Amino acid sequence: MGRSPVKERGRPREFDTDRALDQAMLVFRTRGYHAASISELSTAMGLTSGSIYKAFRDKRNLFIQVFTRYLSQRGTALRNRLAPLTSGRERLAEWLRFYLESATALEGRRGCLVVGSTVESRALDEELAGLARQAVLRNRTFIDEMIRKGQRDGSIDARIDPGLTADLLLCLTLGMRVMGKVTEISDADAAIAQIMKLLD
Amino acid sequence: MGRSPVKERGRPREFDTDRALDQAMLVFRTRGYHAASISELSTAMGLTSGSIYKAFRDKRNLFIQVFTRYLSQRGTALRNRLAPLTSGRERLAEWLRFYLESATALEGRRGCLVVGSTVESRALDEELAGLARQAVLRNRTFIDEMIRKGQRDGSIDARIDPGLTADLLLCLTLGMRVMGKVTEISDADAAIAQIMKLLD
DNA sequence: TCATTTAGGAAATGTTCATTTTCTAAATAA
DNA sequence: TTATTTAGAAAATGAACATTTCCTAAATGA
Repeated sequence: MGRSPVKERGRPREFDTDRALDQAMLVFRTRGYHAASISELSTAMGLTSGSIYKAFRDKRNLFIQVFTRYLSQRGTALRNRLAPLTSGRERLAEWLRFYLESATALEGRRGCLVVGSTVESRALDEELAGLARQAVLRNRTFIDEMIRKGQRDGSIDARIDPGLTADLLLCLTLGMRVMGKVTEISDADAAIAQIMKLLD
Repeated sequence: MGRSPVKERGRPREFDTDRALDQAMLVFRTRGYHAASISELSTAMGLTSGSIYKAFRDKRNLFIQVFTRYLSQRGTALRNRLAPLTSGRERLAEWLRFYLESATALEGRRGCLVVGSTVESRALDEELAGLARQAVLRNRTFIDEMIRKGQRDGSIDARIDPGLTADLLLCLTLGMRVMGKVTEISDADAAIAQIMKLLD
C-alpha cells in the first residue's frame, strides 16, 4: 500500500498515469477499440502520440491497462454500494440500481467498456476478446452467488433456478448499457420493483 | 411487385445484389462498421473493391443498404412467427423465443446489427447513428403495443405499466444479443416462463 | 455494323492510421 | 561535474484503408 517514496532514476513523468488512463477510458468507452485513434487518444490524454507509445508501449497495451482499470473502478464502486446491505435480496436490488444509474444520462451515453468490447470481440485478437468474455462470465458468477446467498438467508425463493435467473439478470443489465447509449430508461424504483418479480 | 422483365441497357450484372448484401451483412454483423474493411467485404461478397464501389457507391452507402435489408429480413421473419398467434401474451412469448434463438449458437455469435451499431453509434455519423437509434426505439414501441394488446384481450394483467415493461423486455433482448456474442443462454422454455413473470 | 451504356477489375491514389526515429530536456548516481 | 537514465515531442515511416482511375468486356439501341 502507499506510493513508493524511493526516487526513481531519469527524468520524472510530467503527467499522472492514472489520470491519463481515465481520459483514455472515456475515448475507448464512447468510440470502441477500433474507432479510437491514437490522435484522438492523444488529444484526450493531453500527450503526444510519441509520449503515449513511450509510456504505454502501444494502443493494444494501453487498452488492456484501461480495461483493467475500468473493471477495478467499477468493482470498487459496486462493492462500496453493496457493503452496508446484508440480505441477498437487498444486495441484488442495489446491484440493479447501480446498473440502472450507470445506464442513465451522460454516463449511459458513454457506454460500458465490457459491453462494447464484447460486441466488437470478433474484431479483436484472442486475448482482448478473452478479457471481455471473462468479464461477462465473472458477472454471471457474481449474480449467481448473490441469488444463492439470498436463498440461503431466506430473502429469495428457494425454488427459482439461480443459474437461469443470473443469465436473465445479466442480459437485463447488459441490455441497459446498450439502451443507455441512445435513450433513457424509465423510473428506476419502479423498474427495480418489477425486475424483482423474476425472483418470485 | 415482381421483377421488371424490361431489358436494361449496358452490360448486365454478373452477381446477385441481394446475395452480395447478405454476405456483406455477415461481415458487418460480426465485425461492426469500422472494423469491416473493404478488402474483407470484397472477399466475403466475391467482388473486387472496384466493383463494390461501382455497385454500392461507398462503404457508408453499402452499410445503409445492408442495415435496411437486415431490418426488413428480421421484421419479416418475426411477423411470420407471430402471425398464427392471437393473444398478446402468446405473441409476447413467441417474440421472446425469436430473440432467444437469434442469440444462440452461430447466429448468436454473429451478433445483431442494431445492437452493434447502437454500441458504436458515437463512432458513426449522425445519420447512421440515427438508423440504429430509431431501430431500437421502434422495437420499444412494438413491445409496448404487444403489451397493450394483451391487456385489452385480457391475457396480460391490466395493472402493469406497458411503457416500463416494454423498456425492461427491450433491455432483456438487447442484452441477449450481447451475451450471445460470447456464450449460450440456458434453456429457452424455462427462460421464457420466468421472463413472463414480469407480466404478473 | 457501330455508337452507347453499364459492369468488372487491376492498378493507382491519397488519406489516415499505428508506430518508430531522433533529438532535446530533466532527473539521479558517481 | 559528468555519465547515465528516462521523459517528451516533432518529424519520419510504413502499413492499411477507402476511394478513384483506367481499361476491357458485354450488353442494348439505332
